[in-house]
Amino acid sequence: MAEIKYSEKEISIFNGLINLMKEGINPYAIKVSDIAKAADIGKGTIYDYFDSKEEVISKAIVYSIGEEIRLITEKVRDKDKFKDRYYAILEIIGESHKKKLSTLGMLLSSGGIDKFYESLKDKECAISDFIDLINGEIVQLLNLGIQEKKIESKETMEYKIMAVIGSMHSFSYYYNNKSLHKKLTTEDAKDMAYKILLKSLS
Amino acid sequence: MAEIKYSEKEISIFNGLINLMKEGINPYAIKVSDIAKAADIGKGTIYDYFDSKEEVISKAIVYSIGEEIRLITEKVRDKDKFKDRYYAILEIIGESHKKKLSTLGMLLSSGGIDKFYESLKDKECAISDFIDLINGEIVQLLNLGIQEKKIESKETMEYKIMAVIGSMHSFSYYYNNKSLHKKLTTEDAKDMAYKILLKSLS
Amino acid sequence: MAEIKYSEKEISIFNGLINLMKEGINPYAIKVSDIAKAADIGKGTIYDYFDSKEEVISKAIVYSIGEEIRLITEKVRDKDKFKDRYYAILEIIGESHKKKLSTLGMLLSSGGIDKFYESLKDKECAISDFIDLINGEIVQLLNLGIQEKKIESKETMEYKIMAVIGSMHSFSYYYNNKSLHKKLTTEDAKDMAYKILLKSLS
Amino acid sequence: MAEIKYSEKEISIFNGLINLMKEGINPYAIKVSDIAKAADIGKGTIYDYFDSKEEVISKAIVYSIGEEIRLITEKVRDKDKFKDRYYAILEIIGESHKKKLSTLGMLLSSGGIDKFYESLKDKECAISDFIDLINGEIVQLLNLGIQEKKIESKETMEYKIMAVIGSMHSFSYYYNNKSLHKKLTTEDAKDMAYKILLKSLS
DNA sequence: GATGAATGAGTGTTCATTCAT
DNA sequence: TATGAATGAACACTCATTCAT
Repeated sequence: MAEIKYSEKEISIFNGLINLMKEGINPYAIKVSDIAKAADIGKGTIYDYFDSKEEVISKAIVYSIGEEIRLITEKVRDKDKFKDRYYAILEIIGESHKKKLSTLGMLLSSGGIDKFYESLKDKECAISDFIDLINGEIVQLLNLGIQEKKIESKETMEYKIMAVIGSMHSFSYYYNNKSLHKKLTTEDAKDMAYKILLKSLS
Repeated sequence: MAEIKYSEKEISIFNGLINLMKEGINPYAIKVSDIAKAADIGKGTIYDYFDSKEEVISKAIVYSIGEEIRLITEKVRDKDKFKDRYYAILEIIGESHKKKLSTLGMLLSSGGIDKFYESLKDKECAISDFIDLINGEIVQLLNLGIQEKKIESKETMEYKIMAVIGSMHSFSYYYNNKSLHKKLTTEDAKDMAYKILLKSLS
Repeated sequence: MAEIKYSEKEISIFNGLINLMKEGINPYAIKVSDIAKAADIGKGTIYDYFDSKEEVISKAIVYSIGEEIRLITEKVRDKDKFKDRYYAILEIIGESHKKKLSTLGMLLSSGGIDKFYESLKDKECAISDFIDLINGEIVQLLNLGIQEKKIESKETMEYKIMAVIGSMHSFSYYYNNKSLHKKLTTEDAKDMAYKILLKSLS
Repeated sequence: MAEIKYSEKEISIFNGLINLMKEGINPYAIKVSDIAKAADIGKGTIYDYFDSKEEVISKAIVYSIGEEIRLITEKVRDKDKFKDRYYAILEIIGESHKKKLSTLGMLLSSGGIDKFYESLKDKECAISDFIDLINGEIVQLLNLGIQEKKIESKETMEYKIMAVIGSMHSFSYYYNNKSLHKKLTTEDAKDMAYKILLKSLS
């Protein structure tokens, strides 16, 4: 994955913007002056580092996904038990639902991020790299499970990845429609997703 | 579900706009003049039927989801075998990926439509109705499966719904990342999703 | 000469702008809002008729030159005596010095209009047409003089045109530096220019 | 004429800017950063020597005219024959047409420089001085001609100056519309201007 | 003294909305 | 009822000017 290096100033612009997006503001509704205010700099300074508003937003999203994935990877690698690691992932999915900008959610989502950010100027170089990273993490998770004999290895890798993604989504769906499932705790939902995973990989 | 009745003119405005969105144009980038052109009417006429651009877009999306669900329900009810009906749903998911505006995909997606369309003025009255409709269809599907003894009924309804949603998403994920899975045909992916479903409900 | 037809609204925009320029405001310093105010219309309306500020200014200048030449031609053709017609031209030159935007002066000037309005988008189609019109008028003036035996016809046409232009400029120079020639009246200056013309064509 | 002394740095800023203007760039379109780049210094340095962009441009133009006149005077004083000196002046007029910024041309032109550079902050002290210098040179030229008996001295000085200016403009007009007079060489045009001068002063 | 990163007032341009026809 | 010409508020972007280094 081509590592893009950004200057400190660029990163502080990104972070301001990402915070705005996490507040749930539609990226297309954000004004340049908002971005400047969020980064606590002058409007003109933005244009010393980027060519257009579009470019700031595109690059900020790509940067944000990269950071989020870095964070997830870090948090998850701590866990060396299959179940712990899976639950850690569900934990992160749950947390990212609380934020408005869930890049992980978007990547996993049925539409994919590209449906909504087709205008991303640099997506060509970035999005599929991210997918690869996510897939790599899933493969490692599966290997743990196989070592621990929690799951079978007989199915193809495609099947196994699909099963993981599916189970994660089932949790996500619960989380997203919490109001419809008031009897269910988050822990219940995690257990159910885990059960789905184990059974589909048994 | 409160049925909202629209005039013929309103519907033709919706259809023009929906076509634009299916072409993948970001709804926030669509101009009133585009909507008018797509509906082949004057710009002013739109304001005879709606109060603002926001309102047209909001209502068009809600209308579009309703139509799509109506279509799905129709197509799916034909099938009275569990497997056929499930495959029919996957078929529809696949088709809706080809269009740029997949309302079904959005409803199913981890983010949920409300993440992206929070500004929807009328969502309060509509989105949760749609979720109920989808859940109702899933329950019917599950009942078919139980009758045919393809799946067990011992788990809770929540678990079963989550399993269905999860398996559908695993297919969706394959479809969305087709380029990464060139060896897999769409039929393979359907078979795998079905296997995941059966095993998680065994 | 390719006649370009403008709508009434376009002409009223031109006239507002030309008035501004006649007040001596540097065209490049004029703001779109000034143009709109001068034409007594909204700022946005300008963009219904032109693509950019640059375009409005360019086209207004070309239009203005055309109008001024039309006016001159009209005024001068009344006079059917050589001397009267020449004095009428000097009269117009004098008047155009009072206005700040003398397109005639610019065309005649040593730099030519193109030095200052190189950015004129349509100059290719217009400026040389204007030069031709001016030359045509000069030829007619010369023919009158020859018929009346006021001037000789022995020299080449180039020489004769140069002599006319030169004498006109000598008047113009006087007019432009009036403050240095306080003893001289405008009539004196006209007489002197006429004398220069007659002698150089004798 | 009050001689204004400029520091070396100021002069190097002027020269950079004058080069830009000679390339035909509209002075009003030149940016401070362009001026800095042309002078190969930092943007801030300009403000150590001048108070505003306007001031740099104004003073550069005045400086440039002064330099140009100094140059002309120098070149012309070599020639001690009437005809040679007149032809030398035409030569300089021709050369200055090749450059885009002809300050001489502007001074001579019907509009006068003040039409275009009314904003010149220091014009009050400079332009009329330049006119005086030019007039002085013309008077010297005329004296040469009278001494050599090439021209008569009976007319008033105003008449004689007007005749010289006129003849110079007739050459300038040829030069400016060269494309219309393809049969004419520059030498022909000079000869014609000289003939006009002699006849109008005979 | 010299610099150029940072600023924000200012301006060109867009486009949702209105309203006379 | 339907229209689209007209509007002006709003916003992206520029660039003269400043000032910390």
